[in-house]
Amino acid sequence: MRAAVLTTKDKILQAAAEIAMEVGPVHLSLDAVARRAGLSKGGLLYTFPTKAKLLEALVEHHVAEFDESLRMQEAKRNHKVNSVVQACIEVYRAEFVLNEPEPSGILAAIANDPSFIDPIRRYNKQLLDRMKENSEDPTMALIAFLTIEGLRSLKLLDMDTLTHEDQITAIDGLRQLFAPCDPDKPSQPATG
Amino acid sequence: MRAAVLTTKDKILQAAAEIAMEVGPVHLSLDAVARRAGLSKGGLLYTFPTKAKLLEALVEHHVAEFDESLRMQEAKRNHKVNSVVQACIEVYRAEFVLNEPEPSGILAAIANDPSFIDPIRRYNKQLLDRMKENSEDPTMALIAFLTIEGLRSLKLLDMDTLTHEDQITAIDGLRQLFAPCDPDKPSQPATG
DNA sequence: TTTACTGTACCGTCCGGACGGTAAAGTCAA
DNA sequence: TTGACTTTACCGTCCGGACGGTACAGTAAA
Repeated sequence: MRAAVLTTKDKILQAAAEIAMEVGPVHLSLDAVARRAGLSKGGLLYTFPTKAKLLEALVEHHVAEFDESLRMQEAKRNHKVNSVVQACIEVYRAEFVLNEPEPSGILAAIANDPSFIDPIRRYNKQLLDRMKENSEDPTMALIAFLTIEGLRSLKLLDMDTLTHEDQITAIDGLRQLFAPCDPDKPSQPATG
Repeated sequence: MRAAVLTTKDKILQAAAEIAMEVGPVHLSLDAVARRAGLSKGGLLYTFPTKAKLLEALVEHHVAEFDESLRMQEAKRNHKVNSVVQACIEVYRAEFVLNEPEPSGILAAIANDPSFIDPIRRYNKQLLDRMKENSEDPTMALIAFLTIEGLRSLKLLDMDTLTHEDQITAIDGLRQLFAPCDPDKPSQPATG
């Protein structure tokens, strides 16, 4: 059952996310999802008995993927100071560099029912707490969290506000602010 | 109160935004909007001939309000270095302090049709350009922009990730990073 | 008389979901 | 090895309800 290829569930999730981004979460219909995922509506309903279950899975999938990436990055950094912030930056960077085709999906969930965002709410709260605990400067940890949140939201809403270069600049800027051995106060970072 | 009497348009826009936030953009129906705005569906359709026009107005309203606040803040700062970033910070701070009841609305628009976000896309691009031009350090301008975007997105998605204190900390942190460092210029008083 | 609605009735379409199949794969006793 | 049965993974159809939008007659104020 655990095939190396894309499972039916994954195909459905991906199809749903794509359609939601293309036509807007409001027009995300089970018919369309089934069609794009390459099965019938009956088959779709077999896999996800209700639309709500599908959307729930979309959110869970999103959180789980992020968490996995984050933990991998954190493992490289053995709980050193700022390691959580650094890991977050690298996760975003990796997503960005690989140009991972991971369209919203969660927007569709929220659009259908705002309470679907609760797992993300909980996850982010924990994440932020860990960042603050693990950081030398809680204020800067907060700003790092928000900066990444900003980047993620632009992606979520499919905004091309930042050019490719801008994104690299932002990520590298963050990286430098939270570089492994930087005891200096980064209030006036003179780059170059 | 800018006007004791809220115009019908404003009432409708507000009602739509509220409903969208409560039950999710997918379940934003004209019937419900009319009911909450205190008029009939016929009356609603008289004011906004289609749902699309309503959603468009929602986005326009949002951008226009932000732009007005931003220009007011900028006017206080006469094009000095970092004044655009500072103005943005203050606009967000004012919204936050006043606890302005301005629920998403734009999320509903995007959920119905992703292209409704285009005006915001354009606006934000211009804003970022102005920030960069006006800043000493374009990288830090970028980070400031993203931080504010992060704050705004958390509000947009109705996420309570940051406590009230966290938000104050973040805003003050930003303020400090972009404080007028010119000794000739007196710093802004904290309370208004 | 115009503006700005109210209120009712209705239409066509779309969509979620229920339901009844069904074909293939696996299980297992004889 | 075979036949009987179960499970898995779907297919295709149908229905009730919601929703956007139309049409139109009425009304109260300016």
